[in-house]
Amino acid sequence: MKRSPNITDLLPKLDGLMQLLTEPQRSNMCGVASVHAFRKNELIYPAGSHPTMLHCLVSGKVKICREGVGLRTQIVRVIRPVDYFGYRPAFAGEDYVSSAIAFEASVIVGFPIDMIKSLVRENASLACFFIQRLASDLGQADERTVNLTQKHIRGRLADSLLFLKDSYGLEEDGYTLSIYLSREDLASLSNMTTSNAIRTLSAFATEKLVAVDGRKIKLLDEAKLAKISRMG
Amino acid sequence: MKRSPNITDLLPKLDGLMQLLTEPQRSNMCGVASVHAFRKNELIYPAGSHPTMLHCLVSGKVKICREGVGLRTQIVRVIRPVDYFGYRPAFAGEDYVSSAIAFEASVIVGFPIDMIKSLVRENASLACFFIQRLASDLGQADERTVNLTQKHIRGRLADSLLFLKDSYGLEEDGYTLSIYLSREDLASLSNMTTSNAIRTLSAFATEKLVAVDGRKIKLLDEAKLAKISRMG
DNA sequence: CTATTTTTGTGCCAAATAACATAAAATGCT
DNA sequence: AGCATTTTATGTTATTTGGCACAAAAATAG
Repeated sequence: MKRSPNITDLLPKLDGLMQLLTEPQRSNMCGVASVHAFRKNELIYPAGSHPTMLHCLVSGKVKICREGVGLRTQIVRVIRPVDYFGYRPAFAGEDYVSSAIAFEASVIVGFPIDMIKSLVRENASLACFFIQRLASDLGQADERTVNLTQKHIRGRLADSLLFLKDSYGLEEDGYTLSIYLSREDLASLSNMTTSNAIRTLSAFATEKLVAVDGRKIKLLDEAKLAKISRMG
Repeated sequence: MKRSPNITDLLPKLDGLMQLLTEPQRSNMCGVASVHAFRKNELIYPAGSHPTMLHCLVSGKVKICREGVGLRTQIVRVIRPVDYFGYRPAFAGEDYVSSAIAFEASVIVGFPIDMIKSLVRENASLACFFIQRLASDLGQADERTVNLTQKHIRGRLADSLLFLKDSYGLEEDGYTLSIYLSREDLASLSNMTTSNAIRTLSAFATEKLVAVDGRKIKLLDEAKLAKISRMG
């Protein structure tokens, strides 16, 4: 993690939040914001640590991982630019229960969480900003629970592929997922063993639902994937 | 669902929220609040409907159910007095994705959600009230996902029993869960079939971890249940 | 109080999935 | 380039869990 020099060039990206502040609040925030660059697979914060920052992903891709029984980790959320993350435990009065790890090289702006918390206490618009995000995330989390617990392997993998498309989009060709995941990551997103992720992805390829080239995955038949996802 | 006459006797219960309002806001709220009594198993709101109320459970017990693949329903949250519920989708700009059903006879105070939303926009303390709850619920939801997906049947059932104790407490004897669930509800809380809930609960009884008398469940060895839950 | 429905309990079998073993391929490192 | 490590691939087996059938018990309705 290296400190990147200047925040002023990143300001436009932070507009969504900055616009909600008064002018003095805004300049205050800029003064204390820090910019960090993370390399691929670098740990942004570990589970168990105390939250000190509100993070804003300016560029790159990040995964939020929770580890369950016997070191088996699960990807519970993925972050794309320009998403804010790492604030939930602070608002709930907890320490981090999940870790944040960069999928790929990423730039993150950090704001001291205590300052954010006091701003929220006096700025209802800012508070609404977080309410809206927490409310959506909670809905997604519940849906994810049902998906992971009730669907069979094929349904879960199809679901993950479509989820990745929604989250990170496709490349210019209109087919290739913009994120290149290891089979292991795909497995922890879909709650299955790596073997089964590999096997099932191969099966999808055989059925011409996807085309696989290393970590590059083309979605050839989204409609059918959606159907598989729906049927479990 | 019948309309109960007066809200004034319930006011002390609503203090947690009312204290955050200014005097005019408070009297305004009281004017538009409505009180409803629900019988056992009565539907409070159905999935798919549009949220119109912030609900506050004053007495009784409520389950929030989401139905997944093939009508299989899952209990995603349980509500105890004095909890607020039913507001998440309104803040996320969605319709209800889950239903609320009374476990047992319950009294609920309803506030028009649009009024709550506009209050939240101008009252940062009230906003923080919801932020705090959403943040905790989101943490619980993530933990639940890991529990349900990574633990084996025994672990999940043990988990549910301890969760029910945390949520609704024990009776005066210090052992009996204060909530009497059908085996089917126990199953949808633990994400397993009813047969397996019955089987596994019997196994726990044989092992003297619990004592079962109809729907009455005594927790005889919480430490061991916690261990089973941890190990998966 | 009896008939009907729902809930609970148990056994057996089949399906889904994890675990393990091993090899090939790809990647990173010096 | 060559070696070590990680990732991907595939087959085999064992475990876990769901599905189904049916009986007993309990709750509910008439």
